[in-house]
Amino acid sequence: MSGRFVPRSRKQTRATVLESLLRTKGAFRTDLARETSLTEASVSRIVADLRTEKLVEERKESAPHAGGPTALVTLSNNINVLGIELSNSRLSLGVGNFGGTLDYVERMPASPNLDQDEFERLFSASAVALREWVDARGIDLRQAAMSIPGYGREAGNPIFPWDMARLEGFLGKVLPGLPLALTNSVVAQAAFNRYAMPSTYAVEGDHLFLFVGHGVAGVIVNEAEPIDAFSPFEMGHMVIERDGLVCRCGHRGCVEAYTSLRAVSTIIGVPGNEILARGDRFLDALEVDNVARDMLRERQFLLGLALGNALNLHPVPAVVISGWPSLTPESDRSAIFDGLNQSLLGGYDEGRLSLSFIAPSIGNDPKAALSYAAYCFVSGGGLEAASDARAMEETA
Amino acid sequence: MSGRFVPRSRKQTRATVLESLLRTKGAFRTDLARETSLTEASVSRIVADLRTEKLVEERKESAPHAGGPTALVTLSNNINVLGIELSNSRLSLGVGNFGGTLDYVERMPASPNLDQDEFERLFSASAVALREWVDARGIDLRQAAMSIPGYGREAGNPIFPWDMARLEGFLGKVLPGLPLALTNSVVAQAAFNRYAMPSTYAVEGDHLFLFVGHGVAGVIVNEAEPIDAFSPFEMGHMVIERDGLVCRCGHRGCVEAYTSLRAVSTIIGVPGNEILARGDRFLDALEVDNVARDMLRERQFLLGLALGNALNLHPVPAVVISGWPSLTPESDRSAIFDGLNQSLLGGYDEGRLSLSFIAPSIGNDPKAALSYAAYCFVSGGGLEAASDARAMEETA
DNA sequence: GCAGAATAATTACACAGTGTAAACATGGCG
DNA sequence: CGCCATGTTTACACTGTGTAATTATTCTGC
Repeated sequence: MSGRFVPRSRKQTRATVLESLLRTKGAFRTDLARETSLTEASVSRIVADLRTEKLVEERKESAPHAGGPTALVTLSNNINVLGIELSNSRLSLGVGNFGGTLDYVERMPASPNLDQDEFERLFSASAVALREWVDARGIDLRQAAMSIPGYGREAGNPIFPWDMARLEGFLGKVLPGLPLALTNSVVAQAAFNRYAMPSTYAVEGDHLFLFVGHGVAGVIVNEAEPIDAFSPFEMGHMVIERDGLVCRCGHRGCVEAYTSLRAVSTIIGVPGNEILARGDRFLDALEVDNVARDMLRERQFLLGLALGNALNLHPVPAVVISGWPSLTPESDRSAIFDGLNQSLLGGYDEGRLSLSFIAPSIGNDPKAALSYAAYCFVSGGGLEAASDARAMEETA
Repeated sequence: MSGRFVPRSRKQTRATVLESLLRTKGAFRTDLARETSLTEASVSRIVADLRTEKLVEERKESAPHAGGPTALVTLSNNINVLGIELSNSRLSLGVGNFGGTLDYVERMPASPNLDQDEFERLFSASAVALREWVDARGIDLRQAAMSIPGYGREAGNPIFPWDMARLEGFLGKVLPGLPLALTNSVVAQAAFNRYAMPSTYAVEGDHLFLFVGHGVAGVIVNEAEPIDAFSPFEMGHMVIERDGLVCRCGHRGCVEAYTSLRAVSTIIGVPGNEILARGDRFLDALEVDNVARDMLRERQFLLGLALGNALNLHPVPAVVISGWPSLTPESDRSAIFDGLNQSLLGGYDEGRLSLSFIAPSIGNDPKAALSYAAYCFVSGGGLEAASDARAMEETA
């Protein structure tokens, strides 16, 4: 009841408020105060600050009942961010604002083995065009983010074995003065689902977002800590079958060797990117034989087994799976639950673990990187790089 | 350089300072300021506060050079905490202070199947004796902690399937007004090694403390965040062999089924508690045959495999293993590294992962629970329960 | 012994960010 | 048109911080 003084830094409170706005696409002050655990007085001050900086806007909107809130606070659509997305088939970049629009986009085909020299050549040309577009409209880019499959491993990236220091240096030179964040594609996917597709993504609270694509990786999305909300979760290289199938990582029996898009495409004889492109009911349309179908069930069983193992180590009340398993018929998908039942302590129990499936989003690159860029901007409190750098020094 | 205002709550700063003192067994103010990232001014104020509350003491101790520090700050030995430790073979309780002494101890044999009724009977009697002892000396207990094997799982404790709410209620009644913390035995072990045995425990920075006993479980010890430093890490029920050995959890192929003390004792035909009691070179003394020895190597291989899997999910730069593998000859122990090599991404690399072994501590119960109680007291900032409760309300 | 050097420890001060409570604003309803 | 219910802002007191000046302590060299 007492509610005494609990200090937080200016950057942190601003970040909390902005993240809430990004997630909810606008909120009344009262709701903001509740979501951020601040008093209305504090929200008032922060919103006033943000408004003078033109980071947020207020739109008149009155509630149906007497004395309701008067103005809806939303993020300003004048803030623009840049997203760069690298995938196995193409490189794309785009500019967008917090409204979720993609105002500028360029997509270039790229090989899965795109090397760093080639990337720099490709991107340099694009950057010139981008700069022109931006300058012509007087747009002020505030944050850039690039998502890369396999990014973030200590041991180096097995998919794109690039030199990250060189990449940062290069982008820093080509995009001078623009704060840059690199991240794993899965993290960007999670950000996209959280911020750009809140409707299809009904999960509340802490959960694991697991993406089964070329790799098998996930993110722990921590709703309780609205900022620093994404921590990576590498599941693809858990060995579940000793002396099993060879994986591209060099080991044998990894989850990825069994359940990646590549493994599945071998089973059904369809190129990986086509599976996702066909979307819903990709199995039905294919008339796969029963042998292949049984194998797919088996693979999903293994996925469930590995997921159970992972959840034993890191318990989470909900899991959202995106990727090809979301496209299989529910009767086949049940193999995942069978697998869970053989590893998850106490077995699978609807009350303790909510498991849901969302269709993998395809062809909307670079919206994921864009969402992540928005998150990065917001989690920095929307402060200028200069004051941000000072903040870094403080903690050092 | 600038070092601006970075607010923290009073409780948190106090906790940071106290934890540092608990870990270092006393420090000069200058060192304290460095360790806690506070200015000497702040340390001065906090230490002054703590001293008036008689939580810390200062002992004159001059440095060898001119103008050195004058007084060593240590935790007051007047603060007493209570530790209760339940193991497979006995129930023990003891009172100690921050000096690491165990001033009162009672140990009762208990079966691995000790049920909650019996526990309450046993403990009620002990509590009376304890209360007398405490009252006779005018000792003011500040915190109690009880460690229980298998504690902390959502799905319930498979080893001691007690009702935790009932346990808390019972202890709250028997030990009125005494803050109580329940925890897993492994967490207590980690606290013991961190606070009571800093000499044998040369690991710096974040690491995983893995205990291989009746269960296989660990704790992530986070040195960077001095408070809230222990987060549980359940590895024992990772399924590494489909349709493998039956585990007491009901599943098949769990790590625990292969590498627990129970599994090992079956292999070599010696009761589990005796293995640890024999200590060093338990294999040599036993003259186990080559078949058994190979099996033990195999089991350690599996442990390494599982550990690699776990580290892929949750990378940590160092691992400390305590338990029977610490007692095997180094040539056999190398199987752990072989296992790691088959699962850890990038393989085992001395530069990226430091793996060390410490002997399992045996027969010093309830010192582990005592260490954990000290940690709990300290991480609450040494504040009275009343103000602590208020702090809880704030965050709620 | 005693001045001086070197460092530690304390204190005065300004500042930032908070919550409380009071004042002010807004819109629906009788 | 005034009342009421609620949202929003503002005045104020408070806490914990860092900076910088001040005071304390101990060793060194003579």
